[in-house]
This record gives sequence, C-alpha cells and structure tokens, in this order.
Amino acid sequence: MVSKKRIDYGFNGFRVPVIPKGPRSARRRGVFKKANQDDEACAFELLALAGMLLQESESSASSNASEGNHQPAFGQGVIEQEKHDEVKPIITDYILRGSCGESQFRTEVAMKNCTQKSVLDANADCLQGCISANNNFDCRRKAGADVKSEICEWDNKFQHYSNRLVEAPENFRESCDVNVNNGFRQEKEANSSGFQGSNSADKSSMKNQLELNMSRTLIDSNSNAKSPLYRKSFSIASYSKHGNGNKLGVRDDDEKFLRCSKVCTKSKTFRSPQRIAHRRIRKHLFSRHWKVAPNLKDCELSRSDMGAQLLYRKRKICQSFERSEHKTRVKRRKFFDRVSGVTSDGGLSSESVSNSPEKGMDNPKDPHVKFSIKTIRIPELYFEVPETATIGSLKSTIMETVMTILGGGAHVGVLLQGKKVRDDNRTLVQTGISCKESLDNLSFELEPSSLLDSAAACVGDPPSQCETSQPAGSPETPVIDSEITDTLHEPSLLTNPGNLVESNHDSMTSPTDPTVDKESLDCRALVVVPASTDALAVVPFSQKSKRSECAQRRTRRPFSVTEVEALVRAVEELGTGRWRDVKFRAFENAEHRTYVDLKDKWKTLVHTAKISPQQRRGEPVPQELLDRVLAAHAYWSQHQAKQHGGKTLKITETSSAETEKPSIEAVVQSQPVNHL
DNA sequence: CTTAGGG
DNA sequence: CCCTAAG
Repeated sequence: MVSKKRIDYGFNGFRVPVIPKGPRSARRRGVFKKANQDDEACAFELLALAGMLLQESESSASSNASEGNHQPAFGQGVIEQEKHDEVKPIITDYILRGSCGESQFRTEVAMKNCTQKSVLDANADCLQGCISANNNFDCRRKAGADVKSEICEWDNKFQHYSNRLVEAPENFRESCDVNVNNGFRQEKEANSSGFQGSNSADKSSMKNQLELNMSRTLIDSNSNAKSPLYRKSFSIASYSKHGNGNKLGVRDDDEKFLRCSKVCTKSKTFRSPQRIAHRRIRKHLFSRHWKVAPNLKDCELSRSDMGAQLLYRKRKICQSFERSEHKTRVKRRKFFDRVSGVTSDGGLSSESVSNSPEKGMDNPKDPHVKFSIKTIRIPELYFEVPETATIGSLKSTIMETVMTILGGGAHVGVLLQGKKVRDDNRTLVQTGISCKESLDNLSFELEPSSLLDSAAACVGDPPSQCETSQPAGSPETPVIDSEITDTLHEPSLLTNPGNLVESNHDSMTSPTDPTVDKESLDCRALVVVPASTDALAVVPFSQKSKRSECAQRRTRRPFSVTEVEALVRAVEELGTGRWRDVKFRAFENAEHRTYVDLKDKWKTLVHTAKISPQQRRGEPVPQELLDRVLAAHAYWSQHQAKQHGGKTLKITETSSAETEKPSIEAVVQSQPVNHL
C-alpha cells in the first residue's frame, strides 16, 4: 500500500537539504517582501521558494555527490529498507536560508547519532523558519527532541522508514509558526511551483510534497481573523522517497552548526559591520508576534503538551536565535536596582540587600562588623514553563538553575555604595566597612565566576567578535591591524601635514586601554552561563517587558579618551553628518562602534563640552579635546559639511573660533583606532 | 543603509 | 544606547 504518512519532524517550516546559497539568494528572489501584504501570496511564495531551494540543492547534490558515498537521508525521513539493519550513525542536517524583508532565516534539522537500526529515540535538533503574521519569517530552534521511526510502505517496491519527532515538553525548546490569515490549499500549487524532482530519471529522484496544514493555534473560536489569537499556520514539508539525491551533510553536527551560523554572519563586506546585520536580524526577531503552531498531526504523543507550547514567546526566540549563533548559550542578566521592592516573586528575581545597622559594632577591642543579609542580589533569571508543567517540575527547574549558577562557580560580590569592591585582600576597615553608615551602603550580589568568563565574553555577539576578549591586537587580526596602523598613519602625516594640527596623535595606539579591562570585568558580572540552561528548559519569562527583554542592551562601553580623540579628529576632517565615513575612517576596526554610536558620542561630546567640568561624568575628557569639539561643532554646523570629503576643518588653537579652511585633501588618511 | 533626533 | 522616521 502506498503510505501517505507524512514524515514530519514536528516542526512547521520546510526542510530542505543544505542549500548552497546564502540568505541573499532568497532575498533577491524578492520573496517575503515586507511590502507583501497578501498572506496567501506570501505563503505561496514561500512554497515556491522552498521548491526552488530544493531544486537547487538537488541539482547541486547530483553534481557533487559521489555515488557510493551516499548517506541515508534520515532527516529526510526515509531510508531504504535494505539498510535497515545497518548500524550506522547518521547525522544529517537541513538548512534553509532565506530572508523576509530584512530578516534572514534558516531552517535546520540535525539528527544526531541515529542508527538505522535503532532509530527510535534518536535526537534531533532543528531550527525553524517562521513567518509571523505580517509575513515576516523567523526561526526558532528545537533541540533534543526524540525521534521516532517506523517502517512504512511507500509503494509496492520499497519500504522505508519514516521519522518524526516526538517531543516531550521539556525538549521542545523552540518552535516556529507560520502565520497566515487565510489558508489555502496547496499541493497543486506546490507541485506547479517546481517542486517535482528534477532528475526523475533517477530512481532516487526526489518526491517532494508540500503540505499546507491549517491549524488554529489558539482557542479563540470566534475566528476573528484580526485577533492575534486567531492564527492559522501552515507547514511545509518535503521529503524524498529515497535518501538519495539529497545532498545531506553528514557531519559533526555541532561543528557544522556553528559553521553554518558563521556563514550567515561572517560575510563581511566593506560596509557591513556584521554586527549591524546581526542586530537587525535580532531586532526583527524580537519584534514579531510569536506563537507556536505545532504540527499536531504528527505529534500525537505530545499533542496535549503542545497547547502549552503556544505560550512560548518571543523572548524565547531571542534566545533561540542567539543560540543558533553560538552553541554555547550565554545570557545576560540584569540586576534589579537593589532598592527596588520587587523582591517577592519567587525569591529569585531580585532582592535587595539590607543590613541591620541597629546591630552595632564598635567594639574597641576587636571591632566586629555585624550585619544581616536579608537578601542577596542575584542575576535576574527568567523562566518560562508550560502551563501544564507541574509544580514539582517548576521547583526542580528553578532549583537546578540556581544550583547551576552556584555550582558553576558563582561568587559573591561585595558592593559598597553600589560600587564593587574588587580587592579581596583589603580588610573591611580598609575598605571602609566599619561604621554604621558604611553598612547601610553595603550590599552583596551573586555573580558568575571567572569560570564563565570565556562564554560570558561572547554574549550576544557573533563568534567572531568576542568583544571583551578581543581588544585591538586580537589574535584574529593582529598583524593586519598593526600594518594598517603603520601604513595609514604615516601617509596621513605626509599627505596632510598642514591639515592636521596634530595633537597627541600618537597616543591612540595603546591597544590596552584600561577601560577595556574594566568593561570586561563588569560585563562578566552581568552574565551567567546558560550551559545547563538548555537542559533545564529555563526560558525567558516576562513578556510584559517588551523588547527590552529580548534585544538585550549592548554592554555599555564608555568611549576612551583615545577614541574620543579619534572621533574628534575624524569629525574635524569630515564634518558632522557623515558618520559612516567617520566610522570607517577612525573606527573601522572597532566593531562595537557603529556610526550611530559615533554620532551619539559626538552629540554627548558637544554637550559635555558645554557644561561645566563639575557636571561631567565618567572618564574626564581633556579640555583640549572638548575645545576642539566645540570648534568643530561650530564650524560644521555652519558649513554644512555634507558634500564630498573635500573639506577639512582645520583648527589652529584651543580657541573655539572657527577657523575655516577648506582643505585640499579629498581623502585624508587618518589613523584608525585599532583597539578596544 | 544612513542620518538626524528624541528618548 | 536604543528606537525610528525620513530620505
């Protein structure tokens, strides 16, 4: 009999083999244009895209794959009968990349350590693509779901395995949902959109099917299409009759996973600070409505649990996205203001430290400082569990998380007047903890230990840019950096001897800015490693706090004087209003400084320069620089910079007088800031 | 994608 | 620093 059983891994989204082209490929196709308001059309495009991708990958496979080398396409859901008894580890993955508007997406399925013989209970990870209600596509990740396999007949000749994910709630890490307001039927369209295998001659030709499953994801039976509660979803699944014909990567999944991730963000064009793209994606991800639309049909076992999954929220997506960026998850945690009375919830979220000054000390002989700690601040944790979860599981989840943090090497931080006391060797007296007053200002917090540093350092950033651990001459580009510095520096002086009223031009090469270290330390304290988070199903909880929860604020990185110097010089030369140029001139190697940052910094610099020194905060900026800021600001605000880089401001003295001298240079090579 | 500004 | 409207 012909089995019509669909092999679906329980995720909505399409599964296709690794495709050769990156996100832009799909983008160019014009799919998922933001402008496309027609859900049906969008969905159709989605199908079409899937078809194209499949064809691409298939043709690519047929041209690249070596015959004998074929790996059973487990992920594809079907393998051949004759290999039934083979015990062969199978790892396959599917990756789909595309874009929706400005977002990019990728779908990936990774099956680990499956054997053809004992495929039951294999594990699978997958990323899912998703289109939100407004036609945006996004992805989430599911990890470690069980895979059930069974034999089914495909036709008269062959028997195959079909696999599906059987998800336990705990395993259901993330999921995706394609929301469309109007469902429409499918298969024909699917086929007509080029889904038919191209090499049908081959017995292993793909036999793809698309299914568009409409399912209501929420209880709102009023079918109010406009209600956010009423959504339909469709899933697209494709699979082949045989594993053959599919170019499936058999790989070390983790590694590949990472590599793939990199591919997406690594591509770096001249003006593409990866992070910008990264952030944009993130921004997109975090700003959409999320809902889980599990494929109930294929997940009988977990059906009941699925309902609970509907509650998954975007906060989680954020994580999933980032998780897709790094295998190791890292979460940043905010600390509640210690005075905030938000202490009550579960005792985990925040607390305030208080001491009991009433208990005096001042024992002349052996002075003791007595105090009590009512609460200790710990990083804010977010939890999200299915409504159907038991209290017991909730407890254990929390407990495990806490234990993880503690066991992970967390240590206590001491804060006096809100400032961390880092020197462990100082005595209380030396530190100023002795009198009643000082106790009032004493507080404690839990912070991740240095064990977590390595991971913590990478929080929120693509693998390639571990900001904190990667100052100037980072191992990544040590040589190049210095070269650039040297080559650029010199010429700039030669070509523009007159234009640059050199101040401490040279001071900006010190790769080790003290502030950097300071930053990394602070950053460290804000981060907790998640490593176990994954397994603990600890997920973000408060969706009330909108995006702030998701798109975590970048760690603050005060501009060093060196940077300010560079900025000032660049602006002097380029003027305001050309922040992108400024960026590339003076901060090209400072990944974490975007032109917006520079613009903002200039804004604050101007402000700083105008206020009295007493009102200024942070690392003091030399007055000389501030004067130049004012001068440049005055100059450029009058000379509407813009235009070509032709003009260069030349400031002679500290006077704020605007000495305008249109420079000769169109291109002034100035020295970029290479560190930080 | 960049700018310009407000928050 | 973030967010966004505009261009």
